[in-house]
Amino acid sequence: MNWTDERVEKLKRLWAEGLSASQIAAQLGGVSRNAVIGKVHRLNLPGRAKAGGTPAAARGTKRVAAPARPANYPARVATRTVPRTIGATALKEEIDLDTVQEMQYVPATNVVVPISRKLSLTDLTERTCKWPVGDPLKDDFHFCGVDAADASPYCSYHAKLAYQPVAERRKAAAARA
DNA sequence: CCCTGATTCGC
DNA sequence: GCGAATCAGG
Repeated sequence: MNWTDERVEKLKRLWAEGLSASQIAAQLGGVSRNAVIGKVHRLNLPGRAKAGGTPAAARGTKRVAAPARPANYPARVATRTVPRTIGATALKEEIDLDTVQEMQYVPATNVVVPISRKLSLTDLTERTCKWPVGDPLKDDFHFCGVDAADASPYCSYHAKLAYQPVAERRKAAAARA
């Protein structure tokens, strides 16, 4: 990947916003966090006050773990978790995601997604739908982001796609065997 | 072990 | 200029 003016601008903006190098790398795509850090140096951008510390921008907002990847989705390029998850909340999220993994996942390819707030990974919160949209390797990849009900990791629309009735799954399994 | 940025150095 | 390897730290 090459550092086009556009990508450099995005890098500058995200770095100024306080995103970590790995998060920026994930959003730019096709580069490692090392590449980002290296570029930051070469651009003589101001470094972080102290290494290893939490960036100011990330400290204020509650963030959640990234959703488990559906079986037919390619692996994400870089990081799959976001820092600053609050203790009890993090545990709750993990339980929810485990449940999701046991369910049969319906690919979103042949489905029309009605609305989307087009959130990137770092914009996800506890109450946003974490249904992935598009190819994680491409630039326009995002998450649904519509308000999710209660403890669900998905909005009501995507929850219906994610969770299939047990009877349905039994039928599918039987047909396969 | 997860993560963070910083630096070095072969390419 | 680029970025992987490495370092130093939380």
